[in-house]
Amino acid sequence: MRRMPQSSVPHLASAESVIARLRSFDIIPTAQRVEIGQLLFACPQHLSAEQVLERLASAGLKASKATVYNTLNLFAARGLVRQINVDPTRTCFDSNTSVHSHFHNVDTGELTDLELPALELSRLPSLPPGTELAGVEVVIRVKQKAG
Amino acid sequence: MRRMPQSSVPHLASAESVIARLRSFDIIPTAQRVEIGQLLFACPQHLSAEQVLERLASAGLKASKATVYNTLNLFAARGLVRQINVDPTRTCFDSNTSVHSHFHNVDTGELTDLELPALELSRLPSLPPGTELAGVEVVIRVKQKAG
DNA sequence: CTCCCTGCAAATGCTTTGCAACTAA
DNA sequence: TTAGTTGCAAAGCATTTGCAGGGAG
Repeated sequence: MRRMPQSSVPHLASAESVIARLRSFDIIPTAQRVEIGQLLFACPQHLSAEQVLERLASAGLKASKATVYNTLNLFAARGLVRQINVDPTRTCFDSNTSVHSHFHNVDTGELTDLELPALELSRLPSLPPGTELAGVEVVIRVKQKAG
Repeated sequence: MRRMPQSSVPHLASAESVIARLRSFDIIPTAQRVEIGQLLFACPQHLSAEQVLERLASAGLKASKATVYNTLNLFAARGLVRQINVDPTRTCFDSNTSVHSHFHNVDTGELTDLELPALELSRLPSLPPGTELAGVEVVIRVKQKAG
């Protein structure tokens, strides 16, 4: 008999795949980094540091708050995740690093992906002199329809 | 002999124009709100609360930190300014509420306007069911060209 | 009088930092 | 050994909140 993955226990990416990915980004694969990576890279998602901490706990893993912050910042600096600034009260990290946009529901706070690379990359304007492209961020904010 | 405006004393929008604008947005024009409005609406700009406080001081005006925050949040809620979340450590308020994008220089933190409404509004994808558009935010991040 | 605003100070909450203990090569 | 990491607790900081005092009608 087959079972669906239990929602209370987030499924994890394999340790081997995460270790390989960390190595390819020149990051020493410590136990905590691998665990956090297994969580993040299980599927495309946006998580705050607090959420990472919670999910580690429900997966039976553990890392200190400081290490979670250090790790997320390291991953972001190295390009394994993308930092998202939508909610001024907390930073989110997006494990989907492909060029894409987001729907941000300002009523619920929900953030969902919108794969639409064409929108951003076509018609890219000329950049200020002396600069080069570092990234494009598009956030389409929506609100609950009144009714 | 003519003089250029002194950069240490920011020029201000007229009190009358600000009062009229506040009234049209159903905001009671108190002394502090008018002063903050005179500062913000003098020209299109992006200011943090801290910067507003500083510039009020250099203009010889004054308002408490709490009032500056309250006022900026009120203006944003009523649509007189737009809130910008680019730097997770501080919220900025954009006195240019027209549909436009920004260049964000990740090296210097500089934020400059890019009037390019067509990029955002053409080809707008269909929104999640039950939601309506609240705003579109496009940030094109650049970095100092290496070399 | 009444409503609303102001401003000080305290509280809040996310994030960073200092530093000692630890771990792997 | 040695460089690099972890984790606790404390510090840092932008922002919000509680509340007393104050002003406009």
